[in-house]
Amino acid sequence: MSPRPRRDKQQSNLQEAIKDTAWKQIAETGAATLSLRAIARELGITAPAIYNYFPDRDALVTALIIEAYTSFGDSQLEARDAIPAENLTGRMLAIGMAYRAWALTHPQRYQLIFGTPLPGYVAPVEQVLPSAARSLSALVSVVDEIRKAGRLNAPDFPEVKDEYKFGFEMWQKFGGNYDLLSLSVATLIWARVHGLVSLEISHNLPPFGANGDGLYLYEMLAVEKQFVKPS
Amino acid sequence: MSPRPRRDKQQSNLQEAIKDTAWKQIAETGAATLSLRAIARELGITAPAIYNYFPDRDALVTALIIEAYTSFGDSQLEARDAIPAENLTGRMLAIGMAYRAWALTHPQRYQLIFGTPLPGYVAPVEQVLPSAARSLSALVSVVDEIRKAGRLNAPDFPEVKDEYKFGFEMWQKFGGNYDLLSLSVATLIWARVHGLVSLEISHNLPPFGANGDGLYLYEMLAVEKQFVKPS
DNA sequence: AAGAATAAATAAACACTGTATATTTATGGT
DNA sequence: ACCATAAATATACAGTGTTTATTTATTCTT
Repeated sequence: MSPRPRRDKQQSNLQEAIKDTAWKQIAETGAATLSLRAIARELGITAPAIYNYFPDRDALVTALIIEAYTSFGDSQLEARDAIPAENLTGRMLAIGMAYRAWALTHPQRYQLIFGTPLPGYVAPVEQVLPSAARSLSALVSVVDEIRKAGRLNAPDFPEVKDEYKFGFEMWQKFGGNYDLLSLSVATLIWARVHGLVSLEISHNLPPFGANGDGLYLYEMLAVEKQFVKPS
Repeated sequence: MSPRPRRDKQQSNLQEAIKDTAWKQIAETGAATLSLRAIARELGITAPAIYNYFPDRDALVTALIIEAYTSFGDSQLEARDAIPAENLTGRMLAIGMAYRAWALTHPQRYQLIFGTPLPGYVAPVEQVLPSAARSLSALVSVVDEIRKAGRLNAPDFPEVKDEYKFGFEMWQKFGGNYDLLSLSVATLIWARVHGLVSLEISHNLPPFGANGDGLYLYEMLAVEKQFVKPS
């Protein structure tokens, strides 16, 4: 009648091994060809054994997405903190550059997060939101510092409709509880960065765009010019 | 020894029927669940019969992408031509609005074009380029008119590196042979529009972004402010 | 008109996939 | 030592894209 306590995770860390193998295969052949059976094969176990650690394939993918978001967020926060806190535009630029650098270094992870590389999979927002909000918080925090310094230039920025306030508060909860305007402006900046990077990664930029460095830097400086008043 | 001429296409247009059924299923359950066997089932034929019309599944997908690009391009060109040719900023705004409208009306088609919703599929650029270039040509043409009117404001815009000139010429060939600077600026504008729209479609916009109209219009006006000198 | 040539469909099979069920193995608590 | 249980396996099912061989149907030539 007494249940057997589960085996010490330190010894048999199959859960981690499964994720590691998944990452390895994603890096090799892309997220689209991820296969539970292939993972099991490489680990020398049978496919159904994986179901002891993840209820189904989507759950594994969700775990991978959260890992990717965490790695991405780390990169964003490190980029911010490498620049002195007083240098607000410097921090913003560093975050933007780190964004593209991380995406180009881990294109499969980027597509796993922001694309839909897996048939029928949709990320469960309530599970992913914390790590997603954290990864955006680097940019939001800097925008908010700019705002608090009285240097945020976003006249007539569209307000959040009342019916979306609830969702906003949930986002705020995990994203550092920043000001609503700062959050909105950061979202728009994020969209601009994401637009260029996602097109570059999916090879949908016209050929001259392959000169991604120049175009990207130009865009970053345009963002700064638009949203930050000179000190 | 004499070959039998293939059956009159007007009678047995299975090729079109296959594509139509594919679109129907994409609209119903998304591009990710597209299945040759499901298409065949619905058409009352066997799956291998499809191979008489498309060498493999990827070829069918490529044909669908070209169709989607054509529909998208039509929408872009119609939006432009609905505004008097003298009203350059009006045309630019109309194209931008039509962009989002088409994407929200056909989210699956948009993801089929710009996302990677199918395992392992990569679009063959040489086949897709003509229709892709045509769909961008609406915006490029207006940017070029703005440039010719002396109203294009893009100082220090990054130049195309020599090693990409070849690819650029190929793009130019199908895209209307427009000026290099106009093409480059249009690309950047396209990336901004795509950034917002793709995040909105994939539900990756933070909740306040659900007020997509306001945010999108704000972005369009910012684009105009940045790149077009007042007349 | 008869027969040969060939296009287009089918039938069957292969190698995959995710997943459910039943069964076996191994471990730890009483 | 026994037994409850966790964790693995074996097996099976339904689905996928694709290949091969075979049949059916159509058209051109004689």
